[in-house]
Amino acid sequence: MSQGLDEVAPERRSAQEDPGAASAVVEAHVLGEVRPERRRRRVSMADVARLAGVSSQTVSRVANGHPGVVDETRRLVLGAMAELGYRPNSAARALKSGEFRTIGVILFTLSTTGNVRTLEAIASSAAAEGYAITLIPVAVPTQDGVRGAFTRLGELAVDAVILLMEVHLLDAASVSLPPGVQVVVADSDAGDQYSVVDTDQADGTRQAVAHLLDLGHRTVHHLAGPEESFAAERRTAAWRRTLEEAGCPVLPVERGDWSAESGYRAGLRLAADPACTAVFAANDELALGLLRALHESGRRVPEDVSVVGFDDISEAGSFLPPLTTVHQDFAEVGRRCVEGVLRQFRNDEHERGTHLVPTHLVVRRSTGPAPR
Amino acid sequence: MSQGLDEVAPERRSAQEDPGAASAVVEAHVLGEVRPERRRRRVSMADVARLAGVSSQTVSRVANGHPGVVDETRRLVLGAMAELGYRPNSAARALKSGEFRTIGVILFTLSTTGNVRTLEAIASSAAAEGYAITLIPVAVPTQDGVRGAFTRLGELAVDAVILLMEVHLLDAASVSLPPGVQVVVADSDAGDQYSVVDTDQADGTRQAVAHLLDLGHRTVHHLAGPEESFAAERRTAAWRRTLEEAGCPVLPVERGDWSAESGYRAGLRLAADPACTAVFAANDELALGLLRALHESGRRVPEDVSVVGFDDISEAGSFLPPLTTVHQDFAEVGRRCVEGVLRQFRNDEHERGTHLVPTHLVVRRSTGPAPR
DNA sequence: CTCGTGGATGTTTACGTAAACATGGACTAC
DNA sequence: GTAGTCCATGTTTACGTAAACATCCACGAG
Repeated sequence: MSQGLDEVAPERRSAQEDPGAASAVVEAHVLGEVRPERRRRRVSMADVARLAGVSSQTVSRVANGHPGVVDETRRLVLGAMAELGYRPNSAARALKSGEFRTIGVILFTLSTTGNVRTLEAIASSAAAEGYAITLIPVAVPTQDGVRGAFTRLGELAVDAVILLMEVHLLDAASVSLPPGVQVVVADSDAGDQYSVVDTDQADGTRQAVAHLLDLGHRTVHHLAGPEESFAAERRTAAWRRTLEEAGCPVLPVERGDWSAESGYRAGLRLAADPACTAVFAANDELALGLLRALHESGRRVPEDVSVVGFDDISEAGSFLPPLTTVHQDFAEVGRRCVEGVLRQFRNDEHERGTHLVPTHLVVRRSTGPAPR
Repeated sequence: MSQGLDEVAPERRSAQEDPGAASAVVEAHVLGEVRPERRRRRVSMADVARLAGVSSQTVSRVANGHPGVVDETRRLVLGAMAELGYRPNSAARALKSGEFRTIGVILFTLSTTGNVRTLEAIASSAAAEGYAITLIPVAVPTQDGVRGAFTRLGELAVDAVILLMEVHLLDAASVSLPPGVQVVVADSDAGDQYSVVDTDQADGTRQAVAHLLDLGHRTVHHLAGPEESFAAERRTAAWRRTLEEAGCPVLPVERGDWSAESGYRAGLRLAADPACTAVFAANDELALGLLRALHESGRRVPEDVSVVGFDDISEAGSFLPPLTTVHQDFAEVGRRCVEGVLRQFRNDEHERGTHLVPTHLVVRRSTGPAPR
C-alpha cells in the first residue's frame, strides 16, 4: 500500500503518441532509442467516470461529499476510485477554487528553540484545519536561497503567510510579500502594520528581574542577545526599565549571539566581576554557557551568583543547577498565528495590532538570596 | 520593496470600473453597497497581454525567459507585468506541467535535534534547487492530524517525499504514500524497499564504546533510548556487539525516552552502582540528565564516571563538563535526501539501498581514564 | 521578381476540477 | 389527466498556463 514504481499505469503510451513528455530529452540521450513517457498520466475524474459509467461531475460530487447522489451510484463511483487508485489533483482544485489550502512560513533559521517550537505548533494547528505548511527559508548564506524563496512567494502558492522573523529583516532579504496575501507576524514590533502574535517578553523579563531583586540583589547584570535581534532588544529594554523603576543601577550589558559558546565567553567576563551577584540571560543557551563560565571560575550558583534564563527549553530543568527561567508558550503562539492568519484569509481583511501570549517565571535552583 | 498593504498600485481604479482590483473587496465593504466579491481575481497573463497589446503566449514566453521575443516587445511586457503586479499562478503552472516543484517532508515531531537539523538542511537544499518544502506532520495526539496529512498526501501536491521517520510507523499512522511519488527515507532500516539516507550510527557507537574501553574501563553501561525507536535499537545493538567483540561483559541497559528528565531518572540508578565507571548515552539530552544525576549523587565526571553522548547538539560543548559525544552530520543527511529524491524524480526511477553519512567522535571532557 | 527560409508573434488546445446550468423522469396536487 | 415540482444526473464552461501549431513578414538567393 505504500510504494512507488511497481504501480505502472496500465494505459502507458509510447513516446510517439506523446512526444511532449517533460525531460524526455535527457532519457533519449541516455537510451538513444525509444523515449519512455516521462511521467505517467495521473488518474483523473474522467477515468473514474468512464469506469463507473457516470459523468465526471457525479464523480466530483462523490469526491467532495456533496448530497444528491443516490447510494448505489455513490458506491459505484467509490468502487471505481478504489480500483483505479484515484487521487484528486490539488493543482486543478487550486486553480479552480483559487485557494491552495496552504500557509507559507517564512523564517531565517531553525536553530532557535522558539522558531522550532512555534513552527511545530503552526504545523499541527494548520493540519487540524486541513491546511498544509510550506516552509520558506530565507537563508542568508547564498543569494540563491533568497531568490528561491522569492520565487515561490511570487508564484503565490500559499493563501497566507506567517512571518517567523522580524519584519525589517524582510528588506534585507529583498523578499517582498505578494499583495493580497494575509500575514501574521511573530517576533516583531510591526503591530502598526501587521497582525502580530508574540509572547509577552517585557512582562517575562520584568518577572525575572523582579524575582532577583526580591531575593535581595543590589542590581541585576544582563547577558544580552545580539543587537540586531528585536527580541533581544526588547528584553534588554524591559530589563533596563525594571531596574530603573526599582531605582537600581543599570550596568553595561554583556552580549552574546544566543549560543551557549558566546554565553560562556561573555560569562567569563561577568564571573570576573566580584560585584556581580545576579545575571539575567536573554535566553537559556546563553545561561548555559554562563553557568559553565561561573563554574570554571569557582563561583557557585546560586550561592555566589544567581542566574535566570529565558525560553524554558526542555533541557533547562537538567542544567547544573536546574535553571530558573521565563517560560514562553510557543505552542500557543503557533496556534494563534494560524488562527489569525486563517481568520484574515477567510474574511479577506487585513488586521493590525499585537496579541501577547503571557509568559511566566519558572523558579528552579539557579537563583537564591543575595550573598551578604 | 517589502510590504503588503502600503504598496498601492499607482493607477488604482475605482471598484466600479474594475471590480477585480486588489483589495476592492474591502473598499466595497466600506462603501456598504455592492456585496463584495469573495476573492479578488488575480492578475493573469491575459491581463498583462491586453495591457501590453500582445498575445498571452508572448507574455508566457517573456515570463519563462524563452528566446524569440524581440527586445522591445519584452520591455513592453515586463512593463505591463510591473504595472499590474503580475505573479504567475503556480496552480495553473502545476496543472499544466504536472510538477509542483515541491517536496513533502513527513515527520512525527520537531522535538528531536536530528529531525530539526535535517529538516533545516532539506529546506535550504530544496530552495537552492527551486523546490519548496511542504511539512506533513503526522501528529499522534488526534486522529484528525493524521487524517489531515493523509488528505494532503492523497491530493499529491508534492513531487516527492522525504520520510523523517521510520517506515514501519507509517502503517501505524495509516498514512499511505501515493503511488508514483518518489521517496527517500532518513532514520530507518528500509533500505531494501526505499532509498535510505542515514548517519552511520553503528560506527559512531563503535567509536564511542571503543574510546571508553581504550581508556581502561572494564565495560561500558548503556543508557538507551526508547524501544520503539529504530535509531535507539541500532545504537544499542552496536554497543552490544562492540562489547562482545572486545570480550567485555554486557550489562542490562537503562532506558529513557530521549529526554533529559528521563536521563536523570535512569541516571540516578546508574549512579547508585559503584561498578559503573563508563556510560554510553543514546543521545545528548539523556547524557545531560545523566550528568546531573551523577553530580547530585556525588560522583565526579570524568574522574569517577565517564560519559559519552550522541548527536553533538550545539549545547553539548557547554555542559558541565563539556560532553564527549558522537557528531552526526545532519546537514549532509538533509542534502543527500534532497539530492536523492530529486534524482529519482527526474529519472522517474525508484532507487533502493542505504547511504551512510560518516559520524565521528568529538572528545571533550566528560571522558577520562578508568578509576583504579 | 519570386520563392524559400526563418524569426517573431498569434491562435488553439488541453491540463483536472467544480460551479452553473440543463435534462429528464418520477411523483404530487388538483 | 395534466401541470408543476423535485431530485438525480449530465453538459457546458472557466480557471491560468504553455506546448503545439499557424501565420505573417522581412530578407536573401536564384
